[in-house]
Amino acid sequence: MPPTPGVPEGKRPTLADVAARAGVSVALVSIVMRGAKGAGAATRERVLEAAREIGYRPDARARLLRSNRSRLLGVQFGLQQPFHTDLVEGVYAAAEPAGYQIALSAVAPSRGERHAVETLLGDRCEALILLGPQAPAALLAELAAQLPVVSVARRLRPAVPGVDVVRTADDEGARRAVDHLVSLGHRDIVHIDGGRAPGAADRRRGYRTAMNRHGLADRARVLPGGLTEEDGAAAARTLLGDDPRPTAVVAFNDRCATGVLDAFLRARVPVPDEISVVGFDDSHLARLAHIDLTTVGQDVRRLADLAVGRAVARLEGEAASDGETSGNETVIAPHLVIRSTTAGPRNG
Amino acid sequence: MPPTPGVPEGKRPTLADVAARAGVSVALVSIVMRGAKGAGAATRERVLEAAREIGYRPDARARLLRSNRSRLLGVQFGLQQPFHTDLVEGVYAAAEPAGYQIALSAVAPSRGERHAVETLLGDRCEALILLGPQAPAALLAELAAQLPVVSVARRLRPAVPGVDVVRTADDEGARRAVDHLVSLGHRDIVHIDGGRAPGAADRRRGYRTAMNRHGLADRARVLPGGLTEEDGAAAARTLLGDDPRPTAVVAFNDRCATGVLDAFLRARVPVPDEISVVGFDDSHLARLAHIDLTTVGQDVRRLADLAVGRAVARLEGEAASDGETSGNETVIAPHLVIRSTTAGPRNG
DNA sequence: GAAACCTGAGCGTGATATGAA
DNA sequence: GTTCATATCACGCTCAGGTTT
Repeated sequence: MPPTPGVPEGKRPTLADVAARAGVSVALVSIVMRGAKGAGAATRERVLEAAREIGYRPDARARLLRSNRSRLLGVQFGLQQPFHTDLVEGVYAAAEPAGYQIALSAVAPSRGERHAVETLLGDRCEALILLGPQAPAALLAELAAQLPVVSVARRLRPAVPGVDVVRTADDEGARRAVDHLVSLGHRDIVHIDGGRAPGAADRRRGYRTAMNRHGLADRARVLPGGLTEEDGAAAARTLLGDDPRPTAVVAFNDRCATGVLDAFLRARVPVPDEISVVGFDDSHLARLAHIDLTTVGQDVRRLADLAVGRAVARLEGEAASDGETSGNETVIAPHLVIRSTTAGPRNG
Repeated sequence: MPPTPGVPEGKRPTLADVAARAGVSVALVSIVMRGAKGAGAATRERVLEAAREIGYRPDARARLLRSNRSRLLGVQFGLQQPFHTDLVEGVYAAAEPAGYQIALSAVAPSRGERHAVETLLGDRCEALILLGPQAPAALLAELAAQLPVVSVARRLRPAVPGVDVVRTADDEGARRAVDHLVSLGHRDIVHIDGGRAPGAADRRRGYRTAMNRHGLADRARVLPGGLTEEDGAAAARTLLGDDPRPTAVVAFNDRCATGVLDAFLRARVPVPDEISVVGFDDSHLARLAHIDLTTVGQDVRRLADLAVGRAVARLEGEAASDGETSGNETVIAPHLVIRSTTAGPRNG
């Protein structure tokens, strides 16, 4: 690597190097680099030029160390979950205009939530945004005692003090899915659930509520599923053996629904002609032209905005709304996205 | 939040707080926390206990600031690419045993590679691991002048000085796919390519080479594709209009192949009965029971290991092998994973 | 008085030098 | 000499306070 002129070998340039080159004090360079006021236009230009020449780049960590604010939001997410990666994108977009940086920490089979959170804490994040956390409430409470914590898409019952929750009304989402199917003429509607996944309990409940309301309580049926394609496909294969088959399926999420779709297609059971399928999330997957899944949309951008907003509000010293210090819950409405995997039943 | 006893309000505990509580010097606490030698067993225990009591946690940033080594590897990856998220998992697994931390920076539609890299540099990463970077060679060269850079899955021709490349032999992978199909009796084999995506050119070339070798040069046909399901589905729809149709497709990657599969299934063209499909990557997707895609496997774990290994080797001062200071290329062999989307042609 | 600049201190660590048992 | 412990400085930066026009 070619040594940069005027800079000690092997070290990246610092404020001091820029200062020396521009013939000003370190503090002044700091002012210029931050774009703060207190420097003349001419000097400012000279400093910026010097910085450019030697390839100066601010050290984010030193910066954070000095100012007691770090302006860092820690985000925990599942590497393999499209809904999470969609959310991460939204969080980036929401955080940067608000003047916050994002530290990402992934959860994967070989890397648990505990580990992910530890890393974020070590990085001096000011707040934690946890996407669909599975951690026990006690752990969340412990974390909340140290810094603001926002749980996205995971409801906490009972509420955990200090943990804000931002989520979609999962029960309402499931209800809308059922309402839609009933309005198309369906009566035999099955729910393939998400087991213990965040949101699964509410979606199950919403499904049952809606079936009851339509007088279909005795036809309600919940099949164990999960949040992957495999889970959906397995459940669908069970359905294929039924006689008569249900005419519609509400799946836990889009991945699960995709698995259902695929199992049906392979068995030559046309969707939606013989059976309708509804997903949940409106993730990237559902929107793909060749899947084109009717699904319950979560407003990802809004969830991300709210999550960042709650974290920032706590940080800027705003008391939780209602003067309540305990956990706050923000629930946003889902919306049904009708695509091509639903239609009226054959013998409607 | 309940104030921790013995710690200044609103601040997280520091070495000094632990020292005060344990009745020792700050330096000694530092020694204990690092597990370095130079502390008595009894004192060590006392310090650790004090630390536990007040909830002390080392400040990663201050730590990095002080030691001129940061032991941080910056990883740039595509949020929506399963192959990348698989790789990230491997990188985590490889880095931590080697004593390095990972800083993640995502690339998304709203967040370009430039931005992603800037963040990593600001975090004082010691080296950059770029997954499938699309950045121009000039930019990579510029980065490599500052710190070790490893490009994963993106070949650089001509080699860029200072940039190490770790990749799968894409051409060989495509050749193996074709060989497999030919051995099954196929002759009309189409390639749906990846356009300008990393690896696409080599896969195209490998496909053509193999077709030539089998004396099928005049049947070779490359359709423009891409790296998403939509791209694959679009290309597949083109094929559906052909008469006669090809009997086999080699897709650029698994996502693309999945799109192809889906388009065929929708058109009631049975796979593999009427047409065989081969993917590339052996990503999570391909392994799902209901997709069960024959594909060219990239050894993700090995790629990740090598990428981390190259970065670490550069950092630990090892000269590049062969005494060459310029970019080094490590190419690993792909392997064919035969699943259920390939079979002999009908009129074989 | 304001604008432009500088000095000095300190953020939480790690490393070295030095001293005491 | 070895083991344990401390004092002191430095890392790169920001900020409060001072000095000069």
